[in-house]
Amino acid sequence: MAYWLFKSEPDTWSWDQQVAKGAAGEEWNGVRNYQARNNMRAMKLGDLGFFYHSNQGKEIVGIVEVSAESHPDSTTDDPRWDCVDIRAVKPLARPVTLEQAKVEPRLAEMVLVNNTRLSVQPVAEAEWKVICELGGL
DNA sequence: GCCAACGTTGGC
DNA sequence: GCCAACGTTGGC
Repeated sequence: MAYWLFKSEPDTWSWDQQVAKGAAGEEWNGVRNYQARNNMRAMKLGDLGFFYHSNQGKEIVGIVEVSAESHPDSTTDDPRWDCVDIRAVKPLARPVTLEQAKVEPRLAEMVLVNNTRLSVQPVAEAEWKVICELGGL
């Protein structure tokens, strides 16, 4: 079991929209970055991830689950780009902000804090537990 | 709205 | 294969 973090601008694709897709989930498409794509290719069915709102909110708002492993991105014919499907699992009781993550010593190595531009990131198990704790789960 | 960080593209 | 130019992301 691995842990991940998916970043999205709420104006483009929000947590509420993700929740509305229900158990079927939705393609996490539109990623045009090799590192992010490689992370998605490494994902297994049932892996969990955080859903992060960039720009507006700048906070982790919920937990998602990989509902389909890597497959071609339906929004392009370019064979380079693959994506996974994810479905909403549950919201955090309290969203965890980027600011909180930055001041938490146990999250000092987190990709979210150190490489803000990567849109699909791996999350270490220890980091996962800290965020869940801060999020009131 | 600005700008820093980063990734990609394309000329040489 | 290097590197400058450019585009995009995302925090502030």
